Amino acid sequence: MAREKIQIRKIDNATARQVTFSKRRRGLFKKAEELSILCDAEVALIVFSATGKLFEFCSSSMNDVIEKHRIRSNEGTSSDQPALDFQLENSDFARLSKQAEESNHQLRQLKGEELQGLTIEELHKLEKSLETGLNRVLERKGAQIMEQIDLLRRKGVQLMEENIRLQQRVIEISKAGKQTIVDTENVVFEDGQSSESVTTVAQSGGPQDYDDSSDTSLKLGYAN
Amino acid sequence: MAREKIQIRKIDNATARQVTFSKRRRGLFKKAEELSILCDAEVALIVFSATGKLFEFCSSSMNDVIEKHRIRSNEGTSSDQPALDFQLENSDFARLSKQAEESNHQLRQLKGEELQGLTIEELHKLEKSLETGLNRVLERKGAQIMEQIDLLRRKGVQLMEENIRLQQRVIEISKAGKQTIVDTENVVFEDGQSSESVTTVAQSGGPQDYDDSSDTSLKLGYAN
DNA sequence: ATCTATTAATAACT
DNA sequence: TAGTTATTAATAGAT
Repeated sequence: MAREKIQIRKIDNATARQVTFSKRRRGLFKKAEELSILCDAEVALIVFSATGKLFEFCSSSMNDVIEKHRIRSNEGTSSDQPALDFQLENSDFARLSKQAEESNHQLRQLKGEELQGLTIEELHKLEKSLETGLNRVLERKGAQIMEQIDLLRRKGVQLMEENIRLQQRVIEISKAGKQTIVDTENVVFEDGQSSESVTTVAQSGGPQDYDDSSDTSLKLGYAN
Repeated sequence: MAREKIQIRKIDNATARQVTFSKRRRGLFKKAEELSILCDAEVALIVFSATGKLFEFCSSSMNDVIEKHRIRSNEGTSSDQPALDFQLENSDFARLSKQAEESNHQLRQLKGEELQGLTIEELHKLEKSLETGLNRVLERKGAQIMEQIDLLRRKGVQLMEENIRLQQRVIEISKAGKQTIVDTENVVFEDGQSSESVTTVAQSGGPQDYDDSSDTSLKLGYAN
């Protein structure tokens, strides 16, 4: 419902994510309230932002609804729940442990391990998931590479311009300085540069960030 | 959002109210889930219909969120909340938690999410890992498919053999039984089978496991 | 349940 | 953080 359709997955950009959180949260709370009024329903909504901030709405009393929910959940379960806090802490650990194990299992399956016992259908799903992931990674890598190439191009242009300036200067100096070779040489030595590196000398307001171009080319070495 | 704008107050007509409840409830739950995914938020939603039916959604664990909410509500009320810090510093829990988080991060990266900030080299490694996984999954799927095909072939052979036996028997019976049609018919009726299903009748020591061949063909439907 | 005319929500932009 | 706007999504009423 916007300028562009978006995929429902975690928004990468933190700022955009925060903005969307604010907007959609408001929308969600509004709809929760509307449902409770229009349809005479009891609605409780609790939201914790990624930063841990709490937002809540309840058409009646939050405690009431939670209590009602608890009773309903335990219906059919065992008798009582004496050490509530203890149980919760305990179950936290157990759940986390279980979840971690499940994650690792999934991870290994995505790496092509522990596939025994999977049906063709399950293997097919795994395949699709891997293809999707691979495509996204390739997309991202492509973008990164284009970015790096663009950076290199722009640096190349800068260097060429700088070269032209330097060449002109060399010409000027050779023309005007046939009689003042000694002075020119002094200047060069003051800069602590040998004549071989003349093309990369950052003389007069040139770019200051040549260094990371080597880094860039290193990264590009992995692209294929 | 409809043919006509409505006022947000209890819908008089009970039927219309029920219909709207169903529709809007679905919408609300969808939006709750979207918010949790898009913005990495923890969302818990509990709805009791006017008739007392419970509907709930939680992006993580309902008990978790309710407990977190309870703690937050009491915050500032009673004494302290060292339990949280203690829990977090508790070595086992912390380590497990960290490890789980890392696993989930890797998992999301393998699914092509959270790729921002990765260098080309890192993306390349991810790509290779995905390719390896994909190849292994494909290999395994291929093996499974061949296995299923082989199974189907063998069942086909069994069925054909059975068919031949049955045909021979039919011929025998028709030949020898021209004078005893009544007897033959009696036999057929004893089996409770109509003549149309004669080719699939499991008569005399034939295979007993025809049923799962349909399952097999279903699974094969996913192969491509 | 399914179909649309219409309203509401919202993604990108400012 | 708060508007604006072009689009998409939700949905009220009808079938």
